[in-house]
Amino acid sequence: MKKSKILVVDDEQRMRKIINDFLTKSDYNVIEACDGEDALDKFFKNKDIDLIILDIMMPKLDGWGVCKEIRKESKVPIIMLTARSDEADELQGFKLGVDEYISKPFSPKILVARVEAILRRCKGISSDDVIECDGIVMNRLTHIVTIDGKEVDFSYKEFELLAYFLQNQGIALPRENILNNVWNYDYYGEDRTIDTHVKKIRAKLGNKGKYIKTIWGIGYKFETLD
Amino acid sequence: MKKSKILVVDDEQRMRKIINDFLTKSDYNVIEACDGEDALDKFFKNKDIDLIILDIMMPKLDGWGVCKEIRKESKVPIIMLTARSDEADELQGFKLGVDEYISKPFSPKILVARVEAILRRCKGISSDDVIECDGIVMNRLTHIVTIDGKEVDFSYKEFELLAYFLQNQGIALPRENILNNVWNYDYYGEDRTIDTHVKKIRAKLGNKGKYIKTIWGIGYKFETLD
DNA sequence: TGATTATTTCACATTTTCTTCACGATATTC
DNA sequence: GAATATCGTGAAGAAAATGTGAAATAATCA
Repeated sequence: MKKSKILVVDDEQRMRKIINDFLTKSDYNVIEACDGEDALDKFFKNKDIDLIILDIMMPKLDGWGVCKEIRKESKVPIIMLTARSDEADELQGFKLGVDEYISKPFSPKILVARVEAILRRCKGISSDDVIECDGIVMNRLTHIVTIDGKEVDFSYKEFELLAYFLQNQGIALPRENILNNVWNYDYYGEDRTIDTHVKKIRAKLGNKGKYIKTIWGIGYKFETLD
Repeated sequence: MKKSKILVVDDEQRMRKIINDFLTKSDYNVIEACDGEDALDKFFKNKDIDLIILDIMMPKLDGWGVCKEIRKESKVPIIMLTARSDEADELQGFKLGVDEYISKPFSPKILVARVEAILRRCKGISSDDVIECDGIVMNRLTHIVTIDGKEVDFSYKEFELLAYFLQNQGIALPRENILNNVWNYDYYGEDRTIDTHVKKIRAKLGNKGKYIKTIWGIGYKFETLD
């Protein structure tokens, strides 16, 4: 699952570092900008930014200005940082499309929680989190697998292996390739262990088990066609 | 705490009444719409609707159409009602931003449970000071937890951990995720300490302790269903 | 400070999952 | 069609993860 990319804009270097640290620890990809112009520059150069955390008070171009510019071209969620709660002209903010306010000082826990909530809300259940194929639905968030609407238990390895198959449909996957991608890099066991897992997955898939095809001398391939 | 407003859209009057009754009984504010166009009309006239329950099969404009229109302007959570489980094209649904499916016939308890879960999830850590789920009531202000009306002592960590579970119902939470969100950022201890807390919380929850499910190889998940 | 409580760590029991192995079945090669 | 290599399968035990109770450490409060 791809990490979400977050642009953090604040003129105080210390504040940027604090936010960066917490978001990085929560497994986000962080880009920093030190003022409004820098922010616009970085935002439009990195077309895949998922969320912006924006300080209001900044030299050159303030948070409102940045927000207005970005909203001309993008619906990316924006969190505004305000020094005092009364600084936030919330009405103006919501008209500009601000998604959330957080007032300084804030607890890192709340910041990360809001970020997560917004990303989840915006993506719905992001397409990265749900893999679907012919009635097999795998949800990474809930870790639930349903087959034709019926919930089926999958162990951790089984889940990961099936997900790998579904993400590489139609591609013949050599055993070594599978080991490298589904198992830890420091795994040095037999590759026949894959076969055992395949057997279990096939059984759990029922009549869809035949989608996992054996490629003789190579490995396996997931394909719904015949 | 303000009542949440829910828009119920179904062309069958009988079905609307059933849902309305249960939600009203659970202290929600319900608005009904009898078809897709009516739904859009009511939604945009009542700007403060918190959740939509939407039947797929409807005359004029079906559930998908309503969903698509609403998503152009709003991120309000949407629950889809499907006549049969296979009617739900879940992938299409998730792309359109459907938050949940419930297939008819459904039990009222499940409907209400899903509604509660979604509303809570969407609000993330909102300003709400009271978290509630199936008789478990947590009050952030007073730091009091009651289970089926009976007060139970929770230590600080236990409180925070349980709150985190309740705010992320249905989501498989890896231990690392839990540590990052419930413990301080500078905590570098064992993740097994989570297990000890889970044990204590489960004990205090009594027969509701089973809601905290173990996801082998990953972590825990709070879920009232099953 | 000393006592009390909360949190973390540890050791061991328990449970679940993963891996290996042996043997039969099946495909490929010559 | 026989020889050979590869795969399917079920069982066993090895390994890993979790449950549990108690002890050690840390934090809090009178």
